[in-house]
Amino acid sequence: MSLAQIRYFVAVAEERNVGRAARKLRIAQPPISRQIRSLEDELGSPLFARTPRGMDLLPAGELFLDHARKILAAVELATSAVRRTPSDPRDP
Amino acid sequence: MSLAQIRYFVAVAEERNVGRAARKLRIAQPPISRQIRSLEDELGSPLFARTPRGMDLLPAGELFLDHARKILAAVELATSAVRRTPSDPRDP
DNA sequence: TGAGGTTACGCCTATCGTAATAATG
DNA sequence: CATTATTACGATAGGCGTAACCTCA
Repeated sequence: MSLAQIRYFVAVAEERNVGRAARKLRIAQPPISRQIRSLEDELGSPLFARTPRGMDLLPAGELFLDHARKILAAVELATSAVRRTPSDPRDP
Repeated sequence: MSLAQIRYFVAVAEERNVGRAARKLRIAQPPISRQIRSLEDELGSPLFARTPRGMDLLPAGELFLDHARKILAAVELATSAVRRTPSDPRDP
């Protein structure tokens, strides 16, 4: 599992559509489609139901979405916390 | 920032030594050394003081260690939560 | 047949490991 | 001089984009 996969997943879950998620993230659709499938494989259960209209979150997906947002928030927090605490006061 | 970088960082912080962290993670030292530096570059401040005996956590490193553990715990939790909730009851 | 997701395929970057190099008490 | 971290460098794997393909109402 990678942070990119988690970000792609959240985008698709929010847009309920791979194409819109791709435009939002400014990358092409196939990478997102592949990474979502890879994530599902790793987790051992599908997160979305594929429909002709887009992607519908399954219960497992709803559950993972909650955790995914927490992971990304923790990463943001870690980053900003360290950026606010330089080792050398002259550095920034 | 990647989850691998965070795992490498935690291992070095715990071992206070790149070589021991490498053996623990079963990879070579250089990848760890490089990823730690890359992480420090991205965060904009050093996390360790390099000594001839190993690596000493700086204050920024102590701070980041706390966050890093939370991120990894959140990833573990997300994984196990989904693994316990198969979409298909027959799946396991 | 149209909207959307997926597969195939080639390129390019990132990461690894081995070996050589530097730094320091 | 022994221990530890780093740099150089070649090989490999993983990720992206374009283009072609599939699926379903």
